[in-house]
Formats: sequence, C-alpha cells, structure tokens
Amino acid sequence: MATLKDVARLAGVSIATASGALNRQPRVKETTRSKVLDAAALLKYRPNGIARDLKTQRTDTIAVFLHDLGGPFYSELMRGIQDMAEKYGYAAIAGRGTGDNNRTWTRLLLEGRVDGAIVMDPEMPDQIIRGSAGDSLPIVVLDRQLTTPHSFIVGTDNVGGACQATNHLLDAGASTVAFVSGPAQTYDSIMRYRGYEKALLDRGVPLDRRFIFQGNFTEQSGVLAAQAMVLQGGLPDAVFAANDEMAIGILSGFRAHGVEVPRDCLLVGFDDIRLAQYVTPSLTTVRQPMYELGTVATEVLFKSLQGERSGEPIILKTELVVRDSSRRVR
Amino acid sequence: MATLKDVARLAGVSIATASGALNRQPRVKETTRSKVLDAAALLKYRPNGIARDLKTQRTDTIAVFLHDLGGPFYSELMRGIQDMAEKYGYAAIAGRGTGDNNRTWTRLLLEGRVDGAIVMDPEMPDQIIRGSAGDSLPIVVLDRQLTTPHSFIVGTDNVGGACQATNHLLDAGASTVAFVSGPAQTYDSIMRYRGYEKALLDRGVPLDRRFIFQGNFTEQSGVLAAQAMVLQGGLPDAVFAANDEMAIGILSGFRAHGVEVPRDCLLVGFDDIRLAQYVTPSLTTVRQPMYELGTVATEVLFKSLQGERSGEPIILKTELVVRDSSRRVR
DNA sequence: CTGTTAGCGCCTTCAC
DNA sequence: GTGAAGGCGCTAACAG
Repeated sequence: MATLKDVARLAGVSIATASGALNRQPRVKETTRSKVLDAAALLKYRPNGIARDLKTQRTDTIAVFLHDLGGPFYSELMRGIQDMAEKYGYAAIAGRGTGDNNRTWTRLLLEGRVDGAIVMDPEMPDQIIRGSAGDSLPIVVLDRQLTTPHSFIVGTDNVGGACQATNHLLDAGASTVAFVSGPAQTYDSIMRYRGYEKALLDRGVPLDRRFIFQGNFTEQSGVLAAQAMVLQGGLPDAVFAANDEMAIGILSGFRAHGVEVPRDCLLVGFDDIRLAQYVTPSLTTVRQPMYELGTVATEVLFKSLQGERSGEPIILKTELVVRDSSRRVR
Repeated sequence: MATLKDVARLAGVSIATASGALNRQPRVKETTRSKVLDAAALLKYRPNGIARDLKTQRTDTIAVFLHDLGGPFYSELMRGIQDMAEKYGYAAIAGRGTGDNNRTWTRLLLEGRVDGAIVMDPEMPDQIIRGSAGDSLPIVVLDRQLTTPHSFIVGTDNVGGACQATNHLLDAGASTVAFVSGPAQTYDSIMRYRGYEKALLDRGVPLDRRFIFQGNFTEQSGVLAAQAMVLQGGLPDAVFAANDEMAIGILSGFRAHGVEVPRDCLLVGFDDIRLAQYVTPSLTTVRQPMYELGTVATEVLFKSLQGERSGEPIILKTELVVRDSSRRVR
C-alpha cells in the first residue's frame, strides 16, 4: 500500500506538505497541491485511517450494540442513527452486544476504537456499560434506567404506551385482559407491565395472576402462551403482548386451537414492526418511533462528545395504532 | 487514560517489560509479571487498540455490509459470521453498505480499519467492491457473481431453489404460475427468475408475460402485485414470490380483495424468514441456510487472509419447506 | 508557502 | 531477564 511518504517523494515535496495538500489546508499553493494530488492518484494512495486515528486521538466513529442485529425491530433505529451520524461526519458501525463476543465490545469500546456508543441490548449487564463509559467515551442507553456521569438515557414511553393499549382493550369491552411479558428482568418488559397494571388499577379491574404469562419476546413464546391460555380454560377477553413478535405467535397459537382473533379474543402488541400490518388480522399495536429514537440518541451522543453535560433522560411518545386485531366484530 | 508508559513507571520496569508481561511473553519473570499486572489493574489500564493495530498492521476485525441491518433476513447470517469470527479471535462489525453512508465503507475498507469484509447488499455497485478488494483486503460477496483476485463468492442455489418451488406448485396442480420478482437488476432476483423459467420450460408450460410482476422485495410491493393480479382478472392458479416479505404482502393484498390462499391461489415464497411459519396460512417457502452461509463465508474469508487462494465459488443447497400456503384444499 | 521535528501508544529486534 | 531505541503512518506545531 502506498504511503504518504511515497506520495511526497513522487511529488517532490516534503511529507508534511503532502499531508497538508491532501487535507485541503489553505496554506499550500494550488500548483503544488495538484502535483500532490496527481502523485496520490497515480499511486492509488489511500490514507491509513488507523495512523490518523492514533495521531488525532479520535476515530469519528460510533458503535451501536444491539441484541439481535437482524431483528425486525432495529432496522429503523439503525437508519436513524446512521443518517444522523453521517450528518455529523461520523460513521456508525453495529455489533451484537451479547453472546460470546465480548470480543467485539472489548475491541471497540475498551480498546478505544470508537468515540462513543449506543446500546440497546437487554442482556448487556449494567456493570459492563458502567465500566466502559468514561470521560472520553459517552454511552447512550436505550433500554434501561442507567445514568453515570458519562452515560445517557433516551427511551420511549413504555408505561404510557402499555397503559394506552390496555385502556383501549377495556374500552373495547374486554373485562379480562391477559398480559404476556418478555424476559422477567428486561427493563422494557417491566415498564410495559407497569403500564398494564396501572390501567387496570385505574379502572378498578382486578389483577388476576392467572392471566399473566411470561414469554421471551419470540414468536415461539407467544405460541406457547396462547396454548397455555387455551389449555387452562377460561380464555381472557383480550390479550396484551409486550411485543409484536409474541403477539404474532399468539395469533398463530390461537388459530391452531380454533380461537379466532378478534372474534373470540382481542389482541394488541407493542413496537409496530413492519409486518404488523400484514398479518391476519392486522395487528393493533403501540408504535415506537424507532427512527426518531435513533436520531435523538445520536444527537445526545454527539452533544456529550462536544462537552455538553445534560443528563436529563429523553422519553419519546408512543402512539396506539388500531388495526383489526382489536376491533370487536359483531 | 492510563498508558503503557504509566504502568511501566508505576511497576518500576521498562515499557518493553511491561508490554511483554501483559502479552504473556514467557521471557518475563513471574514476579515482575504480577507486579506489572497489579500496576495495570490499579491504573485501570486498557491497551490502546489503535496503536496496536498500527504497529501490528492488522486489526483482527472484519466488516459485514448489509443492505438493511434490521431486515428479518440477516439475523441468522450475522450469528453465523460472528460465531465463526469469534472462533478465529476476530471481531465482526456490521454496517449498511448503501445510503449516503459511503463514509462507513470508506473508513472501514479504504482506510484500512478492518482486515476483510463480507458483503450482501444488492445495491452496492460491483465497481466499488472491485476497487476495494486488494492484496491485504479480501472480500467475500454473497449476492452476486463477481470474482477478482481478492474477492470470493459464497451463495445459495437460487436457481435450483426457485426451480423446486415452481415444480412444487405445478405438482400441486397449478397450470398457471405467476412470478413476482425483486428489483430488476438484483442478482438473487434474476437467478430466481431463471429457476422459475427453467421449471416451466422443462414441463412445457408456456411462459406468460401477463403473469410476471415486478416488486422490490418489500411487503408493500407484494400488496401491489396482488392488487394488479386481481384487477387484471384471470387470477393465476399459483404465485411464486422471489422473497418471503413480498409473499406476505401478497397474502395481505389478496385477502383485501377476498382472494383466499390456498383455496383460490397457491403461494410460495423464498428465504424462510422466521415469521413465515407464523402468518396465516403458514407460508411455503425455499429455505436458505443463512447461518451456514455466514459461517462458510467467514471461513472463506479467513482462508484468504491466511494466504490460501482458491477462487472456487461455494454454492449452498436450499430446501423447500412445505406449509399451508401451497397445500391444495379440497 | 514549505520543510523539519516531534510525537500519538504500542511492539520488537537488539544489546546488556 | 530486562532496558533502550526505532518505527508503524500520520498530523501539527514550529521554523525557515
């Protein structure tokens, strides 16, 4: 690979001048500049980013750690992050946070190969995030309550959204509403449960433990929850699932047992993944503004990178999207 | 941030010794080693990865460029890649290939911040890949026919899979089979069309242009294709969609017009995304071994990184997964 | 306007 | 077994 030294030699200038020319410093004369540019083109010169990063002590790159890089849920989030990062002249790269690959995390964050990070992975322990965020390495977390002097919170209104969803089901005439949660310890799931609980309490509807089911955010766990409901007899009037993938699993599980949504049971999910509107019946759900979540998270990160210190959590509004799965048929 | 020099000073040894101790070189005495380790722990020392990369001229990192980071399709692929990369001691990071963000591409590949790459993004121009692959930067492409001295092909048997799908529909009694393609220029879509065409020709079924529809791999385009079919009258007996997301759109579009699958029309997709089995009716599709695709691609990449030069494309077998959407009801 | 110099933080011969 | 010195490729003072 051609190096700056090679270019300088070929152009007959010093290495510093070559550098200046390539970096558009106004001080170099136009004629020498073009000489350098020609030489660079001839040699197919490409600057070595690593050397530059070392010298400048910045990488102009942020990392994004997600739980499941291919999950239907993260597409818009990444678009938001990338678009905003581009605007600031940064690159954004993504990695899976968990799994055996603490290696990726180590390399990027602990060994300083990025300037900051955004994390949305419920399985990532607080401890690791806390231990990584530092003076020159801000981290924005999207799925938990965690502030350190160098980490920041951006999230969506899980409680409000869940509350709205539950109220919607009650308004539709349901008197028993089941809840299918995500993994017990995940922040998002806990908050959604709180919203559910709150809505019931506000309306004076008793909380019935037999209608609380635990899933793990996968379609498969939705199927199992549906089975459990059918088998225990006494189907609820409505089900609120803590995410859309489980809701879709529930749809499928119900159908396998001849239970039809919304005729026999209403159903609401959470997230509004793209497929929600294409399943049958189309799925009522609580939309999270994922693209915006991405852009806002990125902006918070950059503000911190520029020295601003405002630790105020930012909570984005959710929106109930009513579709067929919760429309009472008559 | 504490640096190696700080650790050395605190431990009362030279930089070289500190380095050797931390890198488990056998030459340093056990006692001094632990002295250094203590000092490092005390200072919360973390090696600077960038400096190491510069010195060693390698990053132990590979990049993965995908079209849509959150697409339902890439989850397993990334798992395969990451698992294999970990096994070799490498980190894998992902970026979106296209969009305005040539920045990510530039930074990672052209400026040498990774050792190799895997690309699966139909919108990425051949030219860019060709211009980036180099002696020390092998690239494995998963979605096109492109070999240079430093790029390699791993793919799935699109033609065979499409052929199998089409034959399956013909076997089920369909005499007219429509095809809904992806974007005109994408390799995967073209190959799947070829398989479709081949199956029809082999069976002496005439190819009817009125049954060829162009989509763009999104659910929405599937909906539109379904509408077009209904409106033009003369529904085909069966539809083969070039991917599952379009198939799901078709399902939805048909339903909106009272067309029921599989009663009125059979349907087969391609990919076997996770949701395929949860929609109604469950979707018959051609499974691509995505996890394996990831592991194999990664292995090819590492072989090349270690100097092996075998340009033979590797084509993985697909598998027809028969579900309800193509089961003739009677 | 251009060249010389001094590192960024680390690894690695080479002497001692 | 340990230390001193050089350099990976680049940028940014500081001189000239």
